[in-house]
Amino acid sequence: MLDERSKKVLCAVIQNYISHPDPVGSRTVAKKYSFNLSAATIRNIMADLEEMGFLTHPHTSAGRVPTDRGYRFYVDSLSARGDCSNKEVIRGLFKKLDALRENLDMLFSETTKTISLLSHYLGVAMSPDPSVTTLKRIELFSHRADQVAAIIFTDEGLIKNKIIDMDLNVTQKDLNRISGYLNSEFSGYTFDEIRQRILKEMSREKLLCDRLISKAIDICREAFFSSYGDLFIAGLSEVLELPDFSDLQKIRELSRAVEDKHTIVKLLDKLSESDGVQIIIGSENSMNEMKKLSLVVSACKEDDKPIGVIGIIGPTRMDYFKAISIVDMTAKFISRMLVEK
Amino acid sequence: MLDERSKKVLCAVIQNYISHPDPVGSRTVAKKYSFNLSAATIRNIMADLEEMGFLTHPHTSAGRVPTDRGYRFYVDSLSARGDCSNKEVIRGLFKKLDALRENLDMLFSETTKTISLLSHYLGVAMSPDPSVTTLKRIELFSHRADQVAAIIFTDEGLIKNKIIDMDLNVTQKDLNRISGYLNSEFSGYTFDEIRQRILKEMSREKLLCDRLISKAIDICREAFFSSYGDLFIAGLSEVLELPDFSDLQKIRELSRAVEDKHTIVKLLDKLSESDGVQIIIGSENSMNEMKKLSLVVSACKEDDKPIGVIGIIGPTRMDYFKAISIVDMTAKFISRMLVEK
DNA sequence: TATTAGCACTTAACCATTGAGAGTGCTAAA
DNA sequence: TTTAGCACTCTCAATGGTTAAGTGCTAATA
Repeated sequence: MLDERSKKVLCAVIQNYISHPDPVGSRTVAKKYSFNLSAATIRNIMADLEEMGFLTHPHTSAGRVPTDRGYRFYVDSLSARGDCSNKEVIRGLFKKLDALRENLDMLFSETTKTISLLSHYLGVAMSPDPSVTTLKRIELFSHRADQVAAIIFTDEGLIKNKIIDMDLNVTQKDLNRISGYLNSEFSGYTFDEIRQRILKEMSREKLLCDRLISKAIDICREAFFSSYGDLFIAGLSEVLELPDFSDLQKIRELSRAVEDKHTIVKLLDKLSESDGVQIIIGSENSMNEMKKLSLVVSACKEDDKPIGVIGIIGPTRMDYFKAISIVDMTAKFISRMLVEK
Repeated sequence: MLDERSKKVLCAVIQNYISHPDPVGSRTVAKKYSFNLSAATIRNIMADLEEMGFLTHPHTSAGRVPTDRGYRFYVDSLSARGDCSNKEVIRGLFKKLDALRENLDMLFSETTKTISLLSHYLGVAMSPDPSVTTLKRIELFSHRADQVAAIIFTDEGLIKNKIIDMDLNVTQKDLNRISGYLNSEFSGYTFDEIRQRILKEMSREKLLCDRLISKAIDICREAFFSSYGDLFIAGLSEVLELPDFSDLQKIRELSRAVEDKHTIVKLLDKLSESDGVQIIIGSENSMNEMKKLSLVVSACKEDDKPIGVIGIIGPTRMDYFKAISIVDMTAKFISRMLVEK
C-alpha cells in the first residue's frame, strides 16, 4: 500500500521533525535528502501520505508533521536495534553497579536518573509487581503494643517490611510458631498464589478453631495484600528543556501525568510480561493523561522472572532510535547483572 | 523606625500582593484599605518604605512589590498563629491516620500530598535523620550468597533494611550470635553514638582477634552508616497553576530545585532541631536554587525526639498565614498521633 | 507642617497593520 | 509522470499608535 518512494519520504519527514521541531516542507525534504525529485513531486507524495493518515498539517501553509500513525510506521521500520554501541551508556551504567548491592529500590531509582540523563527524556522504572514475586521466608517480630512487624524475603532478593495491627497481644513465642507455620506452608509460592490459598484455607472451618493459625492467616492477608510495585520517575527538569514543552498548558499536562503515578503504574504493569523493547505512541495509549506522550519500555528479567520494568517517557516527537537503544541496553545490562550476582 | 501608619501601609501592600499577583499602586491601597488618606500621601509613604528596603519597583510606572525583607517584616508581625480552626485540614488529616499504621514513610508521603492539596503549594516532608534515631533491636539473616540482611528496629518505630556484602560465608548461627552481641551492646544508643563507639572498639586490638566480633563490627559499620533521611515532595502540578510560575524560566528553576533533593535535605536538616514553625523567605536561604522560594516548616517531635520535618515550599509571594497554620496544625497533629500510639 | 490635588512623565500592554517568508495546491507544460 | 510556475494562505515579527496605570514632583490647602 506504500511504495518505496513514499516510505522514504515519510521517514525523511519524520527524521527531520525529530531532529528539528518545526513542520517540514517539501523543499526541505527535496534538498536535504537526496531524492532526485523536485519539491513539487515531493509535495504530491506528501499530500498522498496525508490522505493516508501518516502526516498532518498544523495549518494550510505550514509543512507536514507526523501523526501518531506516522510515528508507528517509522518505529516499526526501525529494525536495527540496540547495537548502537554507546560507550557513554555503558560507562554510566557501570557506575551504578555499586548501588545494586544496596537494594533494588536504590538501583531502580538510580537507573531512572541515568536514563533521563542519557536520553534527555523522563526515565521511569517500576519494581516488580509483588503478586508475581515468590516468598522465600517471612519473619515476625512483635513491634510495638498491638503491632507485629513482618519482614518478608523474596526469591528475587527483595525485602519488604509490613507493620500489622493486632487486636490482641501475641507473644514472640507465638509469633515464632506462626512464622514457622507460614514458612513451611507458603515458602516458594508467589504472593498471588498465597493469597488464593489463604482464601481457600479460610473456608475450612476446622482451622479456624486454632486461634493461632487463624491469627497467622490474618497476618498473611495483611502482609501479602500489596497491589503494585513502586514507581520511580526522574528527569523532569531535563524534559522541560525540550521545545515540545515550551508552553504552560503542555507542562501542566506533563506534570499531572507524572504525578498521577497510578496511571503509569497500570500502564507499565501491562507491559511487564512481554519481552524486548515495547513502544507506545501517543494516542495508542488508553490513558488520557498520556495521549501526547510516548513510552519506550522494556521488562528486566532474571532468567525468566520479571524483576521490574524500565523505560523512557517523552514527547511523541522523540528520538525513538536513541530511546530504544538506551532502554534495550539498560534492561539487558540490569538483567545480566542480576543473574551474575 | 517604622511608625504605625507605615506598618499598616506595608502590610496592606503585602496582603494585596499575596491575594492578587500584580504590583500594587497607591490608589488601590488608599481605596481598598480604609486609611483616611489620599493616594498622594500613600505614595509618599510607599516611597519611604522603598527607601528603607521593604518594597521595590519592577519599573518606574508600576506599583510596589514587597522585597524579601518586606515579607520578613510581615511574617514577623503575624503573631496570631495556628488557631485558624480549619475544619478541612483536620478532616483531611484524620483520613491519613490509617496510613500511619502502615509505616512512617507512607505517613510522610501521604502528608506531603495532603499539605499540597490544602495549601496549593509544594508539600515536603523528611523522615528523621538516622543519626539521631535510637536502636531498639537488630536482626540478621543470611540473605543470598555473600550477603547478609540486617533488619533494624528503632525506638521511633522505624524499620530499616540493609543488605550487607560479606567477603566470607557466615552461618545463620553465627549471625544469631552476632545479633545477640550487638543487641546487648548497642541497644538504646543512637546511631551516632553507635558509630562513635564502633570507632573506639575497633582500636582495641584484643577484640579484633575474635573473628566473629570483628565481623559484627563490619556489619555495624555498614548498617549504621546512612547519612540523611528520606525526602518526600508532592504537589508540582498544584503549584504550576499559580501565576508565579507562569513563565518557562521560572518553571525550570522550580523543577531543578525540586529535583535537587540534596539541597532541600540539607536545608531541612538544619531546621529539624528547632521547635515550632520556622520560615525562610527567598534569599534568606543560602541555597542558590531556592532564592526565589520560601519555606514554611516545622519539626515533628515525639515527646522530645525529632521524628521528621514537614513543611511547605512556595513562591515568596505566599499566603504565609495559611501556610503557617497548615504546617503548624499538621506537625502538631502528627506529633500527637505518634505519642498516643 | 502634614496632607492633598494636579499635572507631566514613564512604561507596559494591547491592538491593528504591514511585509516578509515559508509552504501549499493547482494548472499547464515538458 | 514529473516539473515549473503562480496565486493563495497563513504565521511571525516588527512597527507604531493608543490606553491605562502609576509614579514623582510641585504648588496649594487645612
